[in-house]
Amino acid sequence: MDKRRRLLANGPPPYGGRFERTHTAGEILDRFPELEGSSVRIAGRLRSIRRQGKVTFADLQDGGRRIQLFCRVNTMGEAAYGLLDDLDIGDIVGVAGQVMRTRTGQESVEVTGIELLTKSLRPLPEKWHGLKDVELRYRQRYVDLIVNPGVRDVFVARSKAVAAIRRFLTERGFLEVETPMLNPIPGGANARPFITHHNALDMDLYMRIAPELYLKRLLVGGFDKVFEIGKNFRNEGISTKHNPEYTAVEVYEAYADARDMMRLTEELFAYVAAEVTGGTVITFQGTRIDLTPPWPRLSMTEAVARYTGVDFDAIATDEQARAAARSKGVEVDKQATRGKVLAEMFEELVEPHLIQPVFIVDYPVEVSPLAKRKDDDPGLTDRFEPYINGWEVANGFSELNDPVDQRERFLRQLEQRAAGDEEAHMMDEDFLRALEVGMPPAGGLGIGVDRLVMLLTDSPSIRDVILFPHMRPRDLV
RNA sequence: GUGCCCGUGGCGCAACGGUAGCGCAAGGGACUUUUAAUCCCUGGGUUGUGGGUUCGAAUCCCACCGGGCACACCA
Repeated sequence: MDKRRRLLANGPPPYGGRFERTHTAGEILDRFPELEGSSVRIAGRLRSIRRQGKVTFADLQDGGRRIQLFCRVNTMGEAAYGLLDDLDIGDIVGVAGQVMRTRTGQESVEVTGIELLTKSLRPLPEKWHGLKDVELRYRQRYVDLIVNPGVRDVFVARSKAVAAIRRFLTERGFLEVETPMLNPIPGGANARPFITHHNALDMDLYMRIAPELYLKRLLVGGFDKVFEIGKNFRNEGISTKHNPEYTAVEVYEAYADARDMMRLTEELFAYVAAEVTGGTVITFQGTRIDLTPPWPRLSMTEAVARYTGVDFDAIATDEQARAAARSKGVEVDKQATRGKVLAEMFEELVEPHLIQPVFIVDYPVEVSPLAKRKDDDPGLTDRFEPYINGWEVANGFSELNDPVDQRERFLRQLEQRAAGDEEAHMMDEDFLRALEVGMPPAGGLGIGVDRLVMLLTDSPSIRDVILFPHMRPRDLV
């Protein structure tokens, strides 16, 4: 702060304006042989300063790259060289100089002029251990991004992944749309919503938990291939795999079904992986995962049989199903139906084994209120979820377009709601009206973008791929 | 929500019942090819908050606040 006062007293304000750059640090480093000897103007943040009397070295960080500055009183003159005394690590400067190598061969810029563009009033964290405190890394992501190498790369990769998803779908003729995040009725998922209030209308609104029901209305309206990338909000616990607001992409295609959506899913994952990592085989926390299509398809019943030895084809009643669950140590509700028990046993006993990509198909109708029933088995739906690394990374199905069946499903959900299930769906009469107008048969798909990015960037926590993860507010010191 | 662990100068760490210390960063000085530059000197902490035990607490106990991990919840 004293320095700030001195700078304000003695010269131009330490918060400059436009600075004409000719190159970035990365460009100079990448094209060094070609640029050696030429004049450049660069800008960035000082990360270290090594003063040696009449010669000073400094490292300038720009766009995640670092280049050395070499300052000599002979080249700069006494007056300009003297300005270096007021510079601190963390300051943002603009530099003019010549690209050169030092005696030791270090790529550098020999400074002829330097200009303080922004004074840093707070010291940066320790220079070779960086910022380790996870809480501070998330709360002060701006500092984390400056001092911890690799953090920046994760978010560059995230941007590439989202761009790749958008390109993949757009090139296949899907139309990107935006639907409301403030919903009078939250739908499209089993989840507890955030509630907010609209003052002018004096009504409560819900933050959306999924865009599904709006996107299906667009199918009714004649948009055959649509997608939306955006945030969903779920009022639930926080964990290494859950953030209250997270990013999903949802895709709908008229006249397609679950099989088409599975092909789309595996191709999309492979495409995005290749765009971000350069290949379709990735390593997550030491485990090799091969995303190359096609991925195997496995029915939930087969999966449970394979990993638990319990054959649901031989189980006819809810009571038998509950007994089977108990025999494997899985607690289920006393009212749980056969389908619910199957899904519970799957989640508890099978999911952790599904490391390599696999599509689990044929979900019980009880846990899939928006999916079309299978023709040959009305107790099951034509639904799939791909699993990778034990995580559910997407969800899709042949969409239920029978308004009468859909109304029945909503009524079942309302019963569950009345029984205390706060995550059960609400009735959405306007959505039913849309189905009554007529929705073409369609396949739908939702992908958790954060989890996809975690896989592609080898990040063990969802908070590593979200710039500003949710934290309890805390008083600043 | 439950369990376990963590909280010491701006940052990274030590001291684990007996005077709170080290490194980086900061301030002053020397130094014309350093890159964890080096050398000399200086300042900075009522140890997350509040209570308790004790002659004495950063250290032991309780509560609260914040965080991490696991579980629960959850597509």
